[in-house]
Amino acid sequence: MTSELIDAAARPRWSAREQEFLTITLRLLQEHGYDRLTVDEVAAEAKASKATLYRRWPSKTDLVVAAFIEGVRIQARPPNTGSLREDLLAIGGMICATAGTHAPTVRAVLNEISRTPALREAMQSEFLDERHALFNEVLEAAVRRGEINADAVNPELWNVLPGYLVFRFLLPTPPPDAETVRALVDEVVLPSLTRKT
Amino acid sequence: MTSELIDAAARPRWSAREQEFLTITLRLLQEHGYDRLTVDEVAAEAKASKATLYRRWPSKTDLVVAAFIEGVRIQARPPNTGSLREDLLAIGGMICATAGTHAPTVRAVLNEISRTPALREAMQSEFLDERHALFNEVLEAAVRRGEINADAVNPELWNVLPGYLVFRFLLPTPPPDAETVRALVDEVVLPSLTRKT
Amino acid sequence: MTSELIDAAARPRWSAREQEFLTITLRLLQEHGYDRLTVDEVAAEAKASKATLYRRWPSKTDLVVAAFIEGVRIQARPPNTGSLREDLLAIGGMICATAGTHAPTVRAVLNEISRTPALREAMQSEFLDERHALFNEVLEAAVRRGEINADAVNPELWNVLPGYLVFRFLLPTPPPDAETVRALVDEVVLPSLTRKT
Amino acid sequence: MTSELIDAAARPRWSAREQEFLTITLRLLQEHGYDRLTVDEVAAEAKASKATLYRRWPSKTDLVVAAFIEGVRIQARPPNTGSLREDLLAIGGMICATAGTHAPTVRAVLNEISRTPALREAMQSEFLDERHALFNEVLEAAVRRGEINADAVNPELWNVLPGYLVFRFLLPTPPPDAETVRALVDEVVLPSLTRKT
DNA sequence: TCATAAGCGAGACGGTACGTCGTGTCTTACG
DNA sequence: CGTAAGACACGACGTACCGTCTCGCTTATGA
Repeated sequence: MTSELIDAAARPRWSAREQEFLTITLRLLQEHGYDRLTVDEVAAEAKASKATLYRRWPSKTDLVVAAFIEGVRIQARPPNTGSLREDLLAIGGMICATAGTHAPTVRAVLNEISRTPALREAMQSEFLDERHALFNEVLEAAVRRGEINADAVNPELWNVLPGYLVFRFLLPTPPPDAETVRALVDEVVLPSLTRKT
Repeated sequence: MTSELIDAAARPRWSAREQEFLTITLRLLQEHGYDRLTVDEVAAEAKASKATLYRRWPSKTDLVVAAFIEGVRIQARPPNTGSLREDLLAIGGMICATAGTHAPTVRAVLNEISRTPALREAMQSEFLDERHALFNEVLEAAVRRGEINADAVNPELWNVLPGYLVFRFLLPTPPPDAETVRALVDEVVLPSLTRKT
Repeated sequence: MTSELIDAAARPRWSAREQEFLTITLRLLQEHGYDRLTVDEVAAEAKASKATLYRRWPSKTDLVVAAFIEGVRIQARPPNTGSLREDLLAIGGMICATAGTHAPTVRAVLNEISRTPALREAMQSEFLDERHALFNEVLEAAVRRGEINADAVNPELWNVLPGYLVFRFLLPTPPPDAETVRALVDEVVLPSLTRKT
Repeated sequence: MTSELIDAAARPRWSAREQEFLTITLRLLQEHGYDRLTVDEVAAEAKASKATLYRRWPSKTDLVVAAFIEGVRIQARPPNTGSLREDLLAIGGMICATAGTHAPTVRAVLNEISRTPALREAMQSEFLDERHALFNEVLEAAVRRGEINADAVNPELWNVLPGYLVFRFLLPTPPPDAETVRALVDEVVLPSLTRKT
């Protein structure tokens, strides 16, 4: 599974020109949000034709989703600090670092996701599965180290940590910070994982 | 605080006609999603003029947000079952019941929220604050009953339960069900609230 | 026929308040033209309700036509200078004096006239007939004085003088002036009326 | 001058597609009048987008004026029958033939003309100047043939014939017919042109 | 002197057209 | 042959205006 991740990350999914399109898309997305982003603007900034963009991504939505997935792909590395608490804090910090800039993108992608099942699957396979695998690694390592009990890990709840953090980023309230992450790890996630079943 | 909530809920924020607009908007939103919803369609279904809608809500976005806020307002009642666990399960069930139908709306509203601060504030004061108050009541009652310790409640993390559930509804994965709620309450929230500090 | 004219002019067709509406309408018409004139603006300037206007004139067009007819009514007096040439020059001067300010109104009224037959009849009976009568008087007086021959007057062509002048006012070319009127009378109308048949 | 006219007429001012737009506009204009004509309808009949129309003519008014100018352009050919009387009768007949169908258009165009100077100039250069040139040719030919005296032609009054006829078409009275034209030529225009100065 | 009605201001309303803008398709010309 | 440039059909947005309507307030009359 690890090798797949590496492969997936290493494989040149997009050419340099395509990367440029996605980068511009991502930037404009963060600046204007989904609705205010226009394909014409992306094309103009890239000095490309709209047809060139549509040849690769059949709709604005596809373009945006691809840009999002590309934008968050890089961070998907297991921290492997040797301690569950440190691993969780590292993951939380990583999420905070990226979700802050990508919040408009995430909002847009979530909004578009309700439309086409294809997009749902793309999101599932290209983003969530990777995250799930990353988390599994961290938790399995903790089990191997004896820090937690294997049956304390509920597969339905693996994403409480990232889920809550992302939720917080989507809200209009002040975004979570390092202290939020610490509290979440120490007062929620670890108590849950180390509870007596 | 309870009286404020009741007042806020009882106060006729919108006239009957306006309520009708919001109801139609909400229904069409659930049916088509944000982008496929057209103001013309809302007007036609309400046998109203577009100008009438735009007089109240200066843009499609404002209309949708108002519809959302109105649509979720009703559920904001503390369950008060006498047991913290039951209260939390009730709240979780409530969220599952409403978030399922409102998921497209929530996605749309979140997406639009990144645009204008005014919208942010509306979301904050008209939606989140009410939820916070509701949660506070439940937790304070539990403290009074001695079920939990007052300092186990971290004010930054009060919304882990609703936050995670909503997050799950936004995802393309299968939505949370009663078992998810139970697991979340028993294996995450309660261990956190009853942990030894 | 003369008495009818006098009666028509003397009869208080409109109350003082209604006159005020018509005056404002006429002014705004000259300022903005027909399309840019809004009933709301007339109502606002008159500090009246739109309903009050619509109670009297069932449509914007009726209001405008009434204003126009009222605006040009006053000038409909035979000059009676004792000389055909002087009479014609007087009429021409009169037309120049009024058509200049009323050009936008005339344009508007003509445009609207193609729509409803009712308006056509109003224009015919309330405006053209009066002008025709005025002209007849002048020409008959000239016949009586022996200046022209009765059969030189073609009833189809009685309005060449006003017609050409009005036409000129409708055009974007510089409007006719006193010299134009003189040339028209001396070089066209009089040669026609005094030609050998 | 003749060559200029021919050039102007031959020059493809509008593409075939644009001509189609103008033709449809002209037809709908004659059917419904200016106000009842909608840009949407023109676009629908032409299976075109509104944006396509607005790209060429920035407003409904511009579209209508262009359609009018195009619609009357074709007829601007000197008759050249060899006799002044026949030439005038031919021109008069031409005007009657076209002004009848174009009356609503002319009314609309005149009405809109009072708005923007640009429109005024377009009307002047693209329509009136051509007519003036045509008339000059006819009259100069008559002078060359010795039918009339050069100084009997007042340049201010060149358009009495078309002006009066158009005026008559604008009125709600029955439109001029062949007999009207004959009377106008024989009893007004020719007496004026052949008078002793 | 008070009440009941008629008229008016203010302005919301349904409807409809305008003019703008964005998406996704398509054509043209260039390298 | 792929691409930049951009025209195009479609359709929604948000605005403006017309003509209708309702709501209060005022005024003018009847008890």
